[in-house]
Amino acid sequence: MKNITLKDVAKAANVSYATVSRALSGSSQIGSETRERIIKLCDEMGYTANYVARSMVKKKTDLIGFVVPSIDNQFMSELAYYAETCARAHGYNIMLCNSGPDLKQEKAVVKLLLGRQVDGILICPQSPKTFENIQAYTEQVPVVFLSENLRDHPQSYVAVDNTKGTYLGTEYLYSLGHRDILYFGQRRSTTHQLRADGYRKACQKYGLQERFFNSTYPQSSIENGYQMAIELFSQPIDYTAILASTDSNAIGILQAADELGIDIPGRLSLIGFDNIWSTSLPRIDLTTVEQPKHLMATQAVEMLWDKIENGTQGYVHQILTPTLIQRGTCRKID
Amino acid sequence: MKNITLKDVAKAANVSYATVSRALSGSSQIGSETRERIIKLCDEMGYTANYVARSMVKKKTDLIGFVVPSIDNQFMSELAYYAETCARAHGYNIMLCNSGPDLKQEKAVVKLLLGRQVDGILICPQSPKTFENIQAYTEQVPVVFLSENLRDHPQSYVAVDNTKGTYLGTEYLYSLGHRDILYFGQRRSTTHQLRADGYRKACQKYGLQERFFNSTYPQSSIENGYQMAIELFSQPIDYTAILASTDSNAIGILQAADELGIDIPGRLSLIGFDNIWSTSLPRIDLTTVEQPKHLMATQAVEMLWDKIENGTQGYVHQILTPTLIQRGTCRKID
DNA sequence: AGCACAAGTGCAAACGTTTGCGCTCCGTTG
DNA sequence: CAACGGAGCGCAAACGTTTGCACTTGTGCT
Repeated sequence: MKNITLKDVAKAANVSYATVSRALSGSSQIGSETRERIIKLCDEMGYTANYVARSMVKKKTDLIGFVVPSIDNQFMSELAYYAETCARAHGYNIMLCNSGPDLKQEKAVVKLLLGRQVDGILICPQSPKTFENIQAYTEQVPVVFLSENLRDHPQSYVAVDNTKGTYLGTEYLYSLGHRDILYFGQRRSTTHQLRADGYRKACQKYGLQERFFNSTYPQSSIENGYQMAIELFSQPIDYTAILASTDSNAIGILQAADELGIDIPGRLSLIGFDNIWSTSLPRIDLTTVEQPKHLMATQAVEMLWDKIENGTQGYVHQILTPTLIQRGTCRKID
Repeated sequence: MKNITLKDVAKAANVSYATVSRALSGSSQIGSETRERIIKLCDEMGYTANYVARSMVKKKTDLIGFVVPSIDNQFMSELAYYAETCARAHGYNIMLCNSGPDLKQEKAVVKLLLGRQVDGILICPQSPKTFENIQAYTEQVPVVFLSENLRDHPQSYVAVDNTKGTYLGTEYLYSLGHRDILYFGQRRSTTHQLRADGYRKACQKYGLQERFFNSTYPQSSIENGYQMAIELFSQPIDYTAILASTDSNAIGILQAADELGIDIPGRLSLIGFDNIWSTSLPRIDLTTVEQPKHLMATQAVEMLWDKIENGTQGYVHQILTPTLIQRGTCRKID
């Protein structure tokens, strides 16, 4: 039952345990026959190195903390999948923490991760305030932020080019013949401001009138989108397309439209943003702007990896290009 | 930059570092003024205990491994959310590992977790073979399996009562007046066998004719469900309802039916199983049987917790009760 | 006054590794 | 033959805690 340690193997092999350690770590100062003998023996005895002890002396845990508001969110669980896979390929393991809805807990889990001696932290901010919330810790360990553009903050992050995304969406609608496009979004967060910017830019470029409908809810969700859409549709519909700031909002709009008998895409075209998995479902089939989640996650861990392994100082803002995913909620107008 | 340790605090407080350790751990053998002085000092100096060192001497990491085929699966990410939250409430952290599609990797990550000295492992089996795949390790550390009924195996698990679930579904359809109900499922896995059993039982109880349509794909997915449904619908539809073995299958069926102009629920009623989040989406709105994911996850970590903390031997099979979620894909027949 | 006892604190070992340094061979060279 | 160098291995310190044990006080009792 007792775990076998280096010492046990060493005794069996009749060498010092330093030798065993070196043999396993591939040190060049060990004779090749000794090495093979030892490796074989380790195998037979079923020895597996104790990571805790190693971390102790190496002052490195090969652990990276992954902090998300909640892992059951589709967007984040996709990121988590790619991040974990990529991290493991680099020899790192992921410690998962849900930061929940409030800043207190977010701070608490980051502190906890520090106590765990993680080598780095990957974090999806729960709000624009996240940065200052955990700022005190970002000096103690490399941190990379995911999916939030903290433009003016001297911290590393990887995010999609939000402005470009909505620009693409608007442009696409324009190319289909739409001239009256409504932007449906949140007001508060940085991300949403950037997205609104893209819409604005495209409007200017193509000479369209800017039309905003802002949700009063701080967070976007299907439910919130639905509520706001009901309100929106109580007024005359004098536009032919809606550009929603998120897929959740878009799906909420879809629901409201169905309920009120407003045909999408017959009467109204609709575009979302994020390309969460649900958008590809039959019946939903939402045209949207894709955040390259695979790339985001892998770039983020590579970035973190670089900081950890090479002690790279400074920060980098990695902005990735979004792409338009054409599905069934947009229609050509003539 | 250098981390402050117990020693630093001890020096500042002018006591031995054993005293500091005891003061923080709440040992009763420390004078109350000394304790308060030390705690205050720790706060000021920003000391956080090094978990790695602690784990080393305590031979306990307060870490539990969470192994899933892939975390971006909706069902598993929900489980992960609840499990992490519950575990953290008990003072444990979660190490996340994707086991991918093949048994080799599953085995590899479990071994890796052992090297990390986790106190226990929570695992969603990727196939019925998982049990024997990692059997060698289940003696070295407490393991609890999630969502797979390994009936005859002497291992702890928590799962939903699959048989009861499909029974409920069939019964519900019967109560709506359906007399010709088709079961649409996979053949291979234990889970699916149990689900088929529930359907069979209900048919016997209510005197219905058993009608099976088995997918040739080993895994259920929307795509597979769709393919099989297309095949199914190429033959005459002489039934009024379909009981699908999973939500994924059901959504695939939905897609195929839409494409072929078969009205659901007008022409055909449809029930899924699992109640993954997507089923609640507008337009999908799938009637289904719910697996109590919150309960499953918390029960599983409590079970693991008990094994770890109290060294409880033996195994327990925890079977939870499913409930029917009535939504829009079923219709009353007269 | 002497003693026992309890409360509070310090000493040092232990946890399982990694790694700098030093030692022992053995073969090669001058 | 002496000196030298390198290959291969062992010794022991170090990482930052926890904890059993011993030690020092102060207090109350006989």
